[in-house]
Amino acid sequence: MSDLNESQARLARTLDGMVVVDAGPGTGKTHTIVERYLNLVSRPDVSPGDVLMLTFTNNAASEMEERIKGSMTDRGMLKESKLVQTSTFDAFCRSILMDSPETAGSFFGISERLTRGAEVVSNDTLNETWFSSFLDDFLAERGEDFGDAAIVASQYPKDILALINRLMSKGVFPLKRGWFGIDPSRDLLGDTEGVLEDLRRLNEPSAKTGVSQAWKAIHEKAPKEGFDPLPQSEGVLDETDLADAAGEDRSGLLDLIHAVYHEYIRKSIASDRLTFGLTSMLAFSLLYDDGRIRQRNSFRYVMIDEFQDTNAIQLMISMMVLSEPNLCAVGDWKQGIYGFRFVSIHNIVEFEERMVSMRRFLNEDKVRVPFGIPSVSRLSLDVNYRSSEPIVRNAFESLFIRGTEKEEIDVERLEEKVVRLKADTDGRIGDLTETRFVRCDGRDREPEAVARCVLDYVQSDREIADGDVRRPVGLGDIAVFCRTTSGCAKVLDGLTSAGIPAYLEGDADIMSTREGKLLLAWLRYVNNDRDPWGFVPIMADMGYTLVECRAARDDPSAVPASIVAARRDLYLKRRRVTEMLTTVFSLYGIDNDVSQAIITTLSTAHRGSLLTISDLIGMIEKDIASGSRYPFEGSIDRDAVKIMTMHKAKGLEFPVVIIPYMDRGIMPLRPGSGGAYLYDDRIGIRCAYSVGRFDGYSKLCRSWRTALVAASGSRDYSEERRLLFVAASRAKQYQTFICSDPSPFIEGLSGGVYEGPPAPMARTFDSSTTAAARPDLSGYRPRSPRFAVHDLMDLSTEDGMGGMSEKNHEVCGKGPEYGDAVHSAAEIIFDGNEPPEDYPELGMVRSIVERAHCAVDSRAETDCVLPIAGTDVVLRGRIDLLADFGDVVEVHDYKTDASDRFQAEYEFQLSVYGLAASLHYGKPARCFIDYVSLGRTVEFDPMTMDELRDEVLRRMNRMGLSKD
DNA sequence: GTAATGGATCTTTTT
DNA sequence: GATCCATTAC
Repeated sequence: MSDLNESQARLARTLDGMVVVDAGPGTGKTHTIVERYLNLVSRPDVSPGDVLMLTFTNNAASEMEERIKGSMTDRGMLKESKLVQTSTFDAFCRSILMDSPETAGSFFGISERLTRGAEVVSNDTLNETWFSSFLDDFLAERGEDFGDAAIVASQYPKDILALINRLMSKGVFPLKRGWFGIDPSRDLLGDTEGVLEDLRRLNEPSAKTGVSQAWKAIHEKAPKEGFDPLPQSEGVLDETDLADAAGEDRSGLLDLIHAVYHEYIRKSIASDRLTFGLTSMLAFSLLYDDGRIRQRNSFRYVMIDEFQDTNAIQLMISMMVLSEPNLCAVGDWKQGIYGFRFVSIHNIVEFEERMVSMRRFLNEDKVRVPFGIPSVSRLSLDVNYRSSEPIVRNAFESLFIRGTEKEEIDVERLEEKVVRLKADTDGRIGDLTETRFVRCDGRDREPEAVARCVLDYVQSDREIADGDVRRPVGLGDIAVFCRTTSGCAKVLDGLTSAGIPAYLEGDADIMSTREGKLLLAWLRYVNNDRDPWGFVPIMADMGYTLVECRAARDDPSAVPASIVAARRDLYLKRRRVTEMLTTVFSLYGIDNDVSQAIITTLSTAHRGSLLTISDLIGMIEKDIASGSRYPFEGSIDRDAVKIMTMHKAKGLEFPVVIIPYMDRGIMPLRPGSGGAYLYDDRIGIRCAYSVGRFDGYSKLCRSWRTALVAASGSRDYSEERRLLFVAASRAKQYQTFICSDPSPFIEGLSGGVYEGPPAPMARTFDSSTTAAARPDLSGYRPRSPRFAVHDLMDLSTEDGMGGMSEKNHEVCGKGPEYGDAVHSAAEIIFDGNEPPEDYPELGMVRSIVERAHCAVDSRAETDCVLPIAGTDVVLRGRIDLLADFGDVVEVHDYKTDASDRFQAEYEFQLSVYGLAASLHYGKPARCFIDYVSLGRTVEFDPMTMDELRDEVLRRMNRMGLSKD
């Protein structure tokens, strides 16, 4: 084909041998690969059956397949096009495994057999649950063999599973005896010599104080759990202690991991239960073990797309299915952003070395890779057709930016690796390009700044070069990328409340929504019609009063008939899960992105593992508790702003890109704590905890050895730079970076020069694009407006500061944070524990709590709801302390105010609590305002319901909350 | 100038 | 619970 540029043509022509291609963003990679494929199968001796194309995503695989088949059909190769083989790595592994499942365990010395009916469970929550109960069983039976390691492991099942998954993708497997892998002892133990050197460096005493960082790391920064017994020395650590830490005997830990890992594989095979990790591990072992399987899955040519995202196993699988040394690996190390999944860009940057060592490893005892590694051709695509020249230049800048002030970057070495791109948009873009740096005041205002930028783009006279046509910017041209998913959610919020149509692409915490919680309640109710955690939330959501809910709780026959009838209908559908779930939502007329995502997620999980309703309940509960995120499909082709994480943005392009939250701690992101088990190439597997033995007792502690080793490493920001590179290379024409607290990244790009956010503008968008028409929720609509008591309180001060605009924080003498701290300390005291910090107020709190504990029943931090009689208003609030003394119930609220100037407001607040408590317990209430900072308690008579109603209505009017 | 201290802030996710 | 950075201390 003649429409290829020089570098593309070179790739399309280079058909034989080992080829690694550096394909930067926007260089026409897919197009070129398709051409290369066509050239390959046009050879008389090559059929599509000889060529395997591997990709990562289903989308990429099907796109590739369509384009190849389309081109072949155009060239009259219709018949051959049926033989085209494009596949994802996962699907390919699954096909190998399902070809001979019954022998999958033999490599591991496992006699149980996998069957063709085995299912891949992809839901993380389910996998963690399954693993936890497996681990419990395992430790109950064999835990004693492993001593302390088992004690720690029992506390951190999730972390063990994560470790096993990492070992799998590294290609480190447990054989019946010993480990399998390219260099298992190095992979498991790390570079102990190197670690020791790092420790010695860390142990250099400071010139002034004579104290070393190593000594401080364990003597000064004692964690909450405390360290196991520390070595005693002053200022610096002894050499023997360093050696002790670096070369710690980890055989017990490794024995345990080995046994758990091996038994996990056995149990999974026996249960016909697979995960993505198990699938690729078992496929590898089949290919490794059985020449006939290699024979059946043999290709003369293999092409791999997105090669920077491959792991060791995937590369070795590719080598074993090759019958000739014809591997074409296309990728871009600059876009390798999946390090946290234990994918390393080493496959692409050290391709030759890896091929040679892997071949040697695979051929150790017999020939599995039937060819030598010829010299490798390194090609690169060098023209970017996507973006304007300034945007390309800016993107490459990001590879050289420091992550912190002090980080040193080896520019020369980096420069050697980087293939610079020429930008060529054929004059279409011309000067229709611009990169802006916006700084606003406060992180909370960044979503607003995004909204203003969007409006600015849409209403300015900037134009989009759409082919040869120029047109104004539309909402659908704009994408927003955030480093974190929580950032995405905030931006969505900000755009939506500014009236700008926007949707989120990517994962969301769908189970924590109203939809998820309603479904949970219904499932509980269907599962057990006497479960108050089922029907009570359902009733509460429908607006039934606390009194009605309580009546039903005490006597389930008081559940309203319409709800009982709905349950009966659902119960009949309990074996058809998808239908049942759909029916629940249809009760509310809910049919939106969230409900769809929930149905898809639960139906898939149900199909994969035959869950009962109570399993589903448990799963939703866990998901809510842990904030699990699931894929969530917004309607893709709406004319709306797209919001996604930077990771999700890879491979996409947009005319206009906005990147907010370029703030310190976020971009680049600060690392968090690593879990109970640390694992990387340098330090190997290490456990952050150990059982410390002291005089006469032992307890679970942080391990000083592991803490020390971890402290000796240095943070590498390369992957964050690559992520910035990915984000910054998506824009075709316009790009805006936004920050409030500029990070070194945006400082490096902008040179420290910022403009303010664009001026606010108004514009309304056609509402048909914002949301579907609201369905009628008749009968199930929440029937009352609900307010927090605080919404109706006025705690503004005389001088006009702090008031309504500040969202009604209780203004207290020592600030709202102090008040919060005292409240949480009070709750801890109530539970019979010691708060971490003491406050002068706590003495008074203690005596109040002590008295409350003498009551028949007492509660702290209790939510309450009060329907206001004669209106449809429901007030809610939280009672600090509630004590039932039999004939009377007491309501307390702690105030850290420096004066009693808000007495009237508090009397209103406590009246609500008092009436709610009085209704709930069916007895009179006494109300106490405990001014704990002033050291006195004020009791007053709560208002009657009639007085309160008038007061509420008056306040609602004043604050413009009356209904309309 | 440098060194100790305190405060703020916190994950990404193809199959 | 780790990490960086600004502030304070000298």
